Amino acid sequence: MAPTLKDVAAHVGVHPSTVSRVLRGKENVKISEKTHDKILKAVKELNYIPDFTARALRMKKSFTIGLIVPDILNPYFARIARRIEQLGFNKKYTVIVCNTDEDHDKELLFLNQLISRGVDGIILAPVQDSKDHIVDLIEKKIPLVLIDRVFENLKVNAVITNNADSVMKAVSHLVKLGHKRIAFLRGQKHIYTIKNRLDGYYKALKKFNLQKNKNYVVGEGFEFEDGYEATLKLLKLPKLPTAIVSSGGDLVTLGAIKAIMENGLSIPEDISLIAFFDSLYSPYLATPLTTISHFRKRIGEEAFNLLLKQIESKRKSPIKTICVDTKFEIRNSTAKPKNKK
Amino acid sequence: MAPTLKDVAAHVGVHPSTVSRVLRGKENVKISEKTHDKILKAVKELNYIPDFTARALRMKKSFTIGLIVPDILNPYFARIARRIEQLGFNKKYTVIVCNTDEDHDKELLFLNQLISRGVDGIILAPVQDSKDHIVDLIEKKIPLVLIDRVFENLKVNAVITNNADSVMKAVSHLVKLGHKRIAFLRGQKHIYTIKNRLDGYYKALKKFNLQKNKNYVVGEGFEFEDGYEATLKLLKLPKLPTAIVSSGGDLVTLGAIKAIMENGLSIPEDISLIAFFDSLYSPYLATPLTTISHFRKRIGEEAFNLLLKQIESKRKSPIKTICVDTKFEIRNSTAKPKNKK
DNA sequence: CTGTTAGCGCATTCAT
DNA sequence: ATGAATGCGCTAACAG
Repeated sequence: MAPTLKDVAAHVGVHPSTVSRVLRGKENVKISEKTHDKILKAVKELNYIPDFTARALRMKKSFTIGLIVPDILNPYFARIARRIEQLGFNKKYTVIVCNTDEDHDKELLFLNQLISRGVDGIILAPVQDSKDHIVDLIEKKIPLVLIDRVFENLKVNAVITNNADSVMKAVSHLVKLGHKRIAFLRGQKHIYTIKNRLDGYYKALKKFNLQKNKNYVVGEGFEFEDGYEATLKLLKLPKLPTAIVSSGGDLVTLGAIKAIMENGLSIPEDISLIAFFDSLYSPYLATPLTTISHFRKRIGEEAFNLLLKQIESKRKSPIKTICVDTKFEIRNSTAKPKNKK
Repeated sequence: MAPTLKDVAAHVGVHPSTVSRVLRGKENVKISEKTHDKILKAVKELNYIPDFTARALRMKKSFTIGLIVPDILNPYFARIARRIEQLGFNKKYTVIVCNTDEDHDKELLFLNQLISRGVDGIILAPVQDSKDHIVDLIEKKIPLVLIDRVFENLKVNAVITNNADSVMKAVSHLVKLGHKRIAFLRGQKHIYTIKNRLDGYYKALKKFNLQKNKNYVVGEGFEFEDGYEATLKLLKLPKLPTAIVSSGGDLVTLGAIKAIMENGLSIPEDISLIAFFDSLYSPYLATPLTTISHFRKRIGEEAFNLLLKQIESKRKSPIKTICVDTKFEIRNSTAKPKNKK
């Protein structure tokens, strides 16, 4: 059996609470250097490791935070998660990462699991099928920060992105190149980010006086296959778009590229492509991608700090929504449209 | 405050232990249907969530496993981790993922942290600076599975890859194409996988009667920059290699590609490239890569099952090393060498 | 400066 | 079929 405080105490001939005090250091209590040293020596000898579980039970504080994201394989969330773990590590917090696969039931399960484990706070990129459980969470006063996605009419700490503006910038770039038929490759419809990106798209169409075409808005998910299928649909249209804005992230975009290549079309000669894309690979793709990307480390930092402030402040700190800009990088996947009649 | 067993019991007018029994179900104890139903109803009403921390303390079982990898941003480990989490979820285990950044001290810290948290088992891709702490772990009888990297003369459960053979296959492919000057882009020297890959490289040279050239073996790490710098070195050589085998994984390989492109060379016209590469992007790169890739899900599964068997078997199960093959996929980054004198 | 006591929430043994 | 009692390992309030 692993040695306990009691074992250490017995070994030194002192009371367990004394050992506890020495080990925790703090407390405005002086302890004779002699026993102090003896205890530390015994700890080394017995190779004592404190039991976090017992400590968490007693203190009602687990030094654990939960991070719930759709999928850690997505480079966007991966980088954010990594940063949060890093910062957590520095502050002695362990992070438990949960993947929902955009499944609302899983989100619920994970949430309960995390609460059951007594996490000190939760960072959540919610599946947005409903928000009741989030309201519950707030009522339970569990420190919470949403990332990427928020709900209207729900006051909660959050770190988000200026999605609409980002798309405006992208479309604007395409329009300047001369594009008029610009398609929008969507991710899952009801997700906050996607809604906002679509809004940005519509606003841009309006601003530049372009015709709205229902068939130019496609896509229903965040997976490779979703991007592939949706783009195929686009490519079967009688009037092909001359440009695509891919808003579903890395995987969707790769799917789109596959579909385009398989149809014997080239980027950007036949079709321009701008994508929300976060992996490092964009410069090395067949056609280096013009991208909208996130400052993912920054997002992770803001989220973690926001959460930590809530956890550590006795009274509730004011609710904040932090918006992190995107980065627009022009590479080779965008060009003037072909001059065909 | 969150309701406890006691609260539920009081609400029903019954003893806490009875509630506990009902909630856990098992036990060869019958409970009258009436109280049973009353209790379940109260649980719903009070929205009782059991306290895992308390349970873990009492049962000395946390339903948690630790996964320590160098870096979850590496697609190789990301996919493995994801699979382990998935399987864990099915079996009610929570997974705590830790990233060492190939830092031995961090590995030690994480290991202690996990033990302190009372994990039921650990899956570890060790930084291989020493193995003492691993021996400790085994002595503590904490269920353990190594992945990717093992130590000589250390009996421990592990899931590894046939690294040497994979490289043999790769070099063999290059030789058949006519290459004679084949360089080896290494990752960190002292890592098991890398050693084995290098062995495979040397064996292949011998087999095909090619000259060993010390300058053709470069590279010291697993990061993008490592690959970039090392490849630059290669490209400064008076006699350029006509092919490179990149054994350091995705990032290193991207770094190599960048270096090659920046030097105005083309793949595969000027230089062929085979890489250990696990991300989905390989077909869409500027030159679709000929790759050696892993069955990552499979590796995750084997590791998890091996660990679970240890955790759940009362007596220690026999120690096993499982070797998972790699997949060799020929794409466009390998071709005949240029016919220059 | 250190010992005593109590209890976090739960599972479990022993009663009844 | 259920209640009572005990303690997992630790921290914290109170003594002295």
